[in-house]
Amino acid sequence: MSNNARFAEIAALAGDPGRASMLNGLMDGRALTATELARLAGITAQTASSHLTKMTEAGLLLVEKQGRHRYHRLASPAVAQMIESIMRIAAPEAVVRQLRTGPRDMALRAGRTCYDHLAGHLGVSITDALIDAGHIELGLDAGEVTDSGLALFDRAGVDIKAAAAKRGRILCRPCLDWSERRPHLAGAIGAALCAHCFNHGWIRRIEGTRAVSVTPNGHRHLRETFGVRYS
Amino acid sequence: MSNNARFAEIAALAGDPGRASMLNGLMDGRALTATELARLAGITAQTASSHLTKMTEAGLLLVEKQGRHRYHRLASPAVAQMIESIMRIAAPEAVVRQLRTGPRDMALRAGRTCYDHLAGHLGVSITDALIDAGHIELGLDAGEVTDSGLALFDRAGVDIKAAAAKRGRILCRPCLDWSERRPHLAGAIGAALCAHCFNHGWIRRIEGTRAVSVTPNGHRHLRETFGVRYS
DNA sequence: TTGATACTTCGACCAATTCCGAAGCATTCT
DNA sequence: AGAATGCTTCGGAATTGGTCGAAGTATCAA
Repeated sequence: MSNNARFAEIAALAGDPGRASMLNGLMDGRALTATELARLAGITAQTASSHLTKMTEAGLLLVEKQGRHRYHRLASPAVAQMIESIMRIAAPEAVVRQLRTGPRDMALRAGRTCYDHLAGHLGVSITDALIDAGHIELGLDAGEVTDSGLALFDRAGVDIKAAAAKRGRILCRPCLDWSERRPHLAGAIGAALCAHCFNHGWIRRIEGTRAVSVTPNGHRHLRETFGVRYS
Repeated sequence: MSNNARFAEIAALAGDPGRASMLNGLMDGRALTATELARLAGITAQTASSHLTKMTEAGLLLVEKQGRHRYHRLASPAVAQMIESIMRIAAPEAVVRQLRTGPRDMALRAGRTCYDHLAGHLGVSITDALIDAGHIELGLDAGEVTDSGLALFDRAGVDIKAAAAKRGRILCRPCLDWSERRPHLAGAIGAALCAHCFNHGWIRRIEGTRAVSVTPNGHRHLRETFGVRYS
């Protein structure tokens, strides 16, 4: 198969409404069963099975058998980045027609996980607060954690040692938010921060979606520790 | 239209072999006429016209009328990044079946432009040389130009001032190469370096493709100035 | 063993989409 | 003006591909 045909094949897989729903449902990095994904996409189990087989064979998904369940998840962070990059192109229109967005969409805009880090209004707010306080610097191409940021993360107990392994300098990745149209903190640092928030009960996943809500406790800590003015 | 439907629509547009050919043909950032794109995709002008209309309406392409020609180009760097991210998922299979790759594919693997910067064996070789000499540092998430790199680019006449505007530090973006499976230099610095190579006749575009070849003059300068061992 | 759940395979139907020939419009060349 | 080029629109044929009912396999629970 030619290179171009492979390209079209991959894009076409993401180009079906049902499969698109499933892929987006897997964007939080969790592994879901075929039935869960079918319900999520609003299709029957047979149809979902067919879709999942195709996506798995094409290398978009990995499947793990566990008893009578089959857990599906994105095959790699690269797949998540592909989905995010498509979302970024697809979003502008949605922003213009914001009137039509339902409550579920609103929750996603307020806060969500983007595979392994935080996005939406929440993600951008945290990022803004870190920038304003001089804890990180973020350009279009890349970003960096400053010495004060390093101290802050250390004090707060966010484990960014793994990301620091390379050299002295801690670099991080900006990710353009499709709902806010502004960059938020991604990469290893973003992932560590997101994990920290979940582990300490600062944020909680809203049942069945990848939207997250901030707990009262989280509100307080985010404000006190990171200076987030989360409106 | 729901957010998910928009997502599927965009992905489906990229998921047709003809349209995929066109998008890849536009990946060098140039603007091509409808007829050129039709020939490139191996379809008739009518069919191409229909495809181009759809992609333009969806915001993937911009069209500029000039006399009786209509020049089409990618609507934004974000679109180029989307295409690149899909390519990254689509590539592994091609690597395995490398036996089947024709001469055109080989040229692309040797060196090509990735929208505005250099990729392929050429792009990776330059990046490796810069890293080895300590001119840049590149992590998975982000990279940075060192002081010695700053001096080198200045001495060589590569204009990276624009990218330096923000703050003192020069950050750069790594881009995972789909053919080499290793990162190469992208972002503003990568674009500036690529432009420099074209402007000085170090590299030349291979007619009708986005593959590039290194001129004898370019070979010498890349070796002497940047220490590239381009095999 | 019996029944229930999770998932897949098969087959047929239906809708969407691609495709090109023919014709039409706009611009440029002679 | 007349002819040629670049591109678009129209209409109908052919194919692809999603969908679900029905039936089949595998696992688990009593």
